[in-house]
Amino acid sequence: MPRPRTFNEDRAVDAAMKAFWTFGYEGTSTQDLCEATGLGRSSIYNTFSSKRDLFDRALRHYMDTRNAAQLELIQRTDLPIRERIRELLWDAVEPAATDPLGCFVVNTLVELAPHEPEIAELLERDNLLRVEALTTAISAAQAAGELDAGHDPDALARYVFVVLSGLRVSARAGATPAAQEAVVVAALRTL
Amino acid sequence: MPRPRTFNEDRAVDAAMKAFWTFGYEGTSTQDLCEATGLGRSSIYNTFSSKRDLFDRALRHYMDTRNAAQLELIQRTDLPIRERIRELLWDAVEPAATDPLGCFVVNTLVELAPHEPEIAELLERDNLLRVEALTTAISAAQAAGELDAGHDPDALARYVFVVLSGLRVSARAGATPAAQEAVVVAALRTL
DNA sequence: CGGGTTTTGGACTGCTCGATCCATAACGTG
DNA sequence: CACGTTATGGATCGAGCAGTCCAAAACCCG
Repeated sequence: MPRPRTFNEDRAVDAAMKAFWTFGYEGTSTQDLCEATGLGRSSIYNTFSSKRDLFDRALRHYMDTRNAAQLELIQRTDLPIRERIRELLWDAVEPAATDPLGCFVVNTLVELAPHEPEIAELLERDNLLRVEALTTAISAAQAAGELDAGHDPDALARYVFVVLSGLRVSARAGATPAAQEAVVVAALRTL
Repeated sequence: MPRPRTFNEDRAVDAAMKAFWTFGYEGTSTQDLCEATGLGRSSIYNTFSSKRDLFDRALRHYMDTRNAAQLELIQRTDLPIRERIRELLWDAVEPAATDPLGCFVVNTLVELAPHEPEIAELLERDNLLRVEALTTAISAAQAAGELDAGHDPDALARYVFVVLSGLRVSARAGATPAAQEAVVVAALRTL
């Protein structure tokens, strides 16, 4: 019997995510969020309890989609390990045209992680998930003779994600795809 | 005959730099700047025309010290090229104890570069300076047989700075020195 | 030691922030 | 079709923002 919502909550979170991704947490006002989502203030505060809560939802939405896709890619045993890592790094070379520059997680790490332990922990846990998966994948590849077994798989996995973070900082600074690709090629040579 | 200043302008800029470095541009209020520098509002606005102007001074101060030191290190022909690059990456492993986490330039790149062309250009020019110096140094090392000559020196130089950016994102997220070191070791293997 | 100049502290301004409130609109159900 | 319930839009709130202003203090020089 109540009046139903006229908007899709998931779409609103997605729109808010792109606003936060583009302008950062402090750089996005509630007014910006209204415009990005197309909602009125009341609808936003009725659905999400605060700007911070909406930010958390947006961040989790990012992790649930992008980072989850990375995890799947890492575990695709049908592809050679080098190819999986190349594809992992590749979306810093050719990012989706509809996405803001860079990486929402990297931005948030830089802006909020040092001052907000909860955020730092959330991102750390999420990062560890992918690092461990890649460590496992690298170990398996070493055992299979696909990679040189002389190096610590965990260090290699962390190295790959450090390079990815660096590429995403460069992307934020407007690096060209050609420059990014050259870096990916150099980075892959380590493996 | 006028009343002289009771504070040191350079010290004020340095204190402001650490505040901006720690909390970002949007995250640092003028009140924060007063507390960080120990100055009153009037002194700040009398000396620097605006928050933004003080930020620019702080950013240039960072570049004039840290980045200039990097440039010198890159050009130290008395050291083997690998050693120079190792030291370059090393201050993401053992940063100065009095410095905030991460890197002021990386933070600013992430927060402001996409929306402020002036900042983006300033940082791009500064970055290019060091990339070109490293490219030259790598070229020379290849000619001297110190490095494998089969790879593009410019791509290698960009690769090194991408790794450095990535390490500084990790530092911001609280990575341990041990983890950072392992990544540096892996990264150096590419050369 | 007094006059001219600048610095300094603190009150103050207008504005925007995140968040709340309320009257009205819109819906499903009985 | 009317009632109960929730969604919506817009006015509104106090707080904090960047920046200004002014009276008083501090200094150097003659």
